[in-house]
Amino acid sequence: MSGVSIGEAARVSGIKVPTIRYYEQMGLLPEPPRTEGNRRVYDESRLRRLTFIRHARELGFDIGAIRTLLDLQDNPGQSCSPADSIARQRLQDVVERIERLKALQTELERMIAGCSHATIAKCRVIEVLTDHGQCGTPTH
Amino acid sequence: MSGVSIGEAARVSGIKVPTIRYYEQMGLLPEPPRTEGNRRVYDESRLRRLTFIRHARELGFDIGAIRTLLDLQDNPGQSCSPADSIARQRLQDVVERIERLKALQTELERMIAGCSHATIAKCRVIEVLTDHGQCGTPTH
DNA sequence: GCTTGCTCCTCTAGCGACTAGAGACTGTAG
DNA sequence: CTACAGTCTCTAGTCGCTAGAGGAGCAAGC
Repeated sequence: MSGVSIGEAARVSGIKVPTIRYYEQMGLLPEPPRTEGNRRVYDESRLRRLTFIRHARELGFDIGAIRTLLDLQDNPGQSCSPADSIARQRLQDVVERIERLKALQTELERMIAGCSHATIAKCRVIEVLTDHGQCGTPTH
Repeated sequence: MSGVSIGEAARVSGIKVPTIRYYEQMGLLPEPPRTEGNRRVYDESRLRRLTFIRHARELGFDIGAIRTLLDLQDNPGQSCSPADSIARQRLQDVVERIERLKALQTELERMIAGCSHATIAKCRVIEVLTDHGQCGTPTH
């Protein structure tokens, strides 16, 4: 019966030890068996599940979405359209975020470019924040 | 002596009432005077400060950064280089975030495009999450 | 004067996804 | 045998709010 400790699982999966315990608590990972000394033992399937979770987190899926995706994975006969729709929602969110961040980038660049590096009294950064009418995107 | 209620201040500044109280608690806003009935009264300078805070938050500056920016604003004789550097840091952060989100976008699009809308057993979304070797950016 | 209904007050607790730390135990290498 | 790394559980903290409880102030209508 092979199986590894939580520390080894952390190394393999790239998820920190306390975070693994946290995922267990959140119900993403079934409670693993323990050694006589009460230590968690992770088998291959658990390690795969951990890796799945890490990838999903890296793609920005939240715990709820991951729970659903894992449930789907556990029942492979079902239609994949829920998984598809979760991924699409996530994509839309990412696209929107990029849009917003690009607008911020533009505004920050304008702010910084206008700064003459003198005193605060003349600082463009402070000025723009004080009087937003001076900013490039008056929509917000 | 003109001055407005917290509700009016919220309307004018675009910051919600509890959030204004929260900012006061966090030390971004000096404690305003009160009416006999113990209600906060906001004058012009406080309203301007609130607007400053809102703009800064919209640009993604965190509370600590805003505290510094406000301190600088309160002492306009100083060099503006700390303000400049806060803004530059923020810009760098935004640029990095955009980069990461774009990579996510690409990967999510690939995932979704590959999905044949059949069952989970054949779902590309689940597959990619399970076996990350299939993903386009093997760097993470 | 009295009621209705809105705004305001303080205080505490919750969100999400961890992270940090305390204090105790286990397991292993020298 | 001792040192020390790893693990255990539990609680509390992070950030920037947000929600709710339970109470008080205040203006308008009757």
